[in-house]
Amino acid sequence: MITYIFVTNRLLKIMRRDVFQAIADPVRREIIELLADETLTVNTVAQKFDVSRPAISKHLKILKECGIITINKQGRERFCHIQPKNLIPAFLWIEQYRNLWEDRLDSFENYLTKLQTKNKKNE
Amino acid sequence: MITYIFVTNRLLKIMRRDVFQAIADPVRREIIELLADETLTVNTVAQKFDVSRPAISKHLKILKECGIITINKQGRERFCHIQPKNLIPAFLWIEQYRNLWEDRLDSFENYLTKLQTKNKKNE
DNA sequence: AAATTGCGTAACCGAATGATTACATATATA
DNA sequence: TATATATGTAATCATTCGGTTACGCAATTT
Repeated sequence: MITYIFVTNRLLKIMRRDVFQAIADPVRREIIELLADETLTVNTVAQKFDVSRPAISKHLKILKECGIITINKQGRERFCHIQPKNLIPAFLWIEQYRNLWEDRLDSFENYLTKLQTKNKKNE
Repeated sequence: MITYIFVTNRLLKIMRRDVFQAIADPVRREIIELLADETLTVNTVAQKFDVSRPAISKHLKILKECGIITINKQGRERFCHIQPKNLIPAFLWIEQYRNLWEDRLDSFENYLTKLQTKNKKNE
């Protein structure tokens, strides 16, 4: 959803939906997965799900609004293209904790190794 | 996400929260950021936000339910620890598109390089 | 020209979400 | 023991979400 506000005589466009919200829904994640492989029309996407076409239309609108896909008109069909670079912000946010979980896994492995060494000594 | 399961002839509604939902909310993301740096009590977390303590309590409960934090009782205080490895599924999901966006960025760079070369030839 | 197709959107609905206030309970302190 | 503190939770509320059906419109087919 896009909102417009006035700030000191200027019309500002506010993106209330972000990529985190976009990928929160499992249907939208599946749509992203589909479009990562190939460009599809709105109907083709809709046919791959149990929900109605308007429901898919809404999901596509949300994905479009936060830049994850673009929709190109061609005749009466709309082709949905993925714009993978707009997943980068979400990726970077999670990635900042990568060292954290890798450290913890390391220390867990160390713990296991020590445990095994200890057990061997006791044999 | 809602799941239904049958347990002894009874249809049970299961609210399975996943990590994507957990990080969809900006307050919860901020909480994660705080706890990545240090372990904090529930009250200490709440004091860093404008919303009420019960609201933070709920957010913490959600984070706990999907394994991103653990809460340890110590006296009358509860200490919240981050469990960063439970962010890995979300990380992996996004990361599978990494080559996709890197390819696109590459081809964009190539395009720019070619453009520059072309321009140089024309000089 | 008439019918079909592809798609967006409005109107509506039930459930989920995120917030609040009020209260309960366990622990620490005076 | 009485009070203060840390926290969880129930009740409630407005808003958002994800779905549906019904409809409209432009483009293609017949």
